[in-house]
Amino acid sequence: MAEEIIGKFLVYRSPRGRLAARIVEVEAYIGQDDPACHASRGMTPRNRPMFGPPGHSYIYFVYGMYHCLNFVTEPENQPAAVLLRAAEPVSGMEIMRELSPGKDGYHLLNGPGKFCRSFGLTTDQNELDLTGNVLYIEDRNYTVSNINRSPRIGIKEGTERLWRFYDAGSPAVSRMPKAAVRKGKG
DNA sequence: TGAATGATGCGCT
DNA sequence: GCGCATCATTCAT
Repeated sequence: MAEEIIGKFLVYRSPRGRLAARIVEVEAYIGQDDPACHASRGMTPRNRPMFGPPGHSYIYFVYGMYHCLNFVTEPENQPAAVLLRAAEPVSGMEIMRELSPGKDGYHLLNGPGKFCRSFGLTTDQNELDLTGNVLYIEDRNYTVSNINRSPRIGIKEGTERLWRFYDAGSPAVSRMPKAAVRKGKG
């Protein structure tokens, strides 16, 4: 599911105007047996959206100043989500620049916290229907030629699972992998 | 080019 | 009271 989201477009009809971006980096989190998943130790008020119906947003607040956007992917009571880590701006860049002063181009959306800041997403947009008409995913038949995978970023446990997926050809990827990629990167 | 660190506030034990 | 699915800055190399 996470891999299929690479290359899709995310549209947000925000109060400020219409925003769109092409998704280039995501991570998968699956509650059962995944120590890195917020839901790994049961349901709490914060992670409750992960236990809800699929196709909805799960947004959480972290590090005292950032928000992160997830897509709930599995049936109810089967907590799992895909974290959106980075995207390339497609439309509404003026609005993104207003929300992230000093940033431009792919620097607006190249990180999970930065993405939410530039899109103006907070917990107010939690549990939205991603097949609706406010915050939704579009398939524009965009072909990604090379999808790479790596360990997930910013976690301590579960790093042995290569559940981070990214468009290897995009400059907006938040962090290029460690040693392996240095070699292949030209 | 990479490692260390401070900012900052909420969720959870 | 501690840790956190981050980021920008600073310092070392």
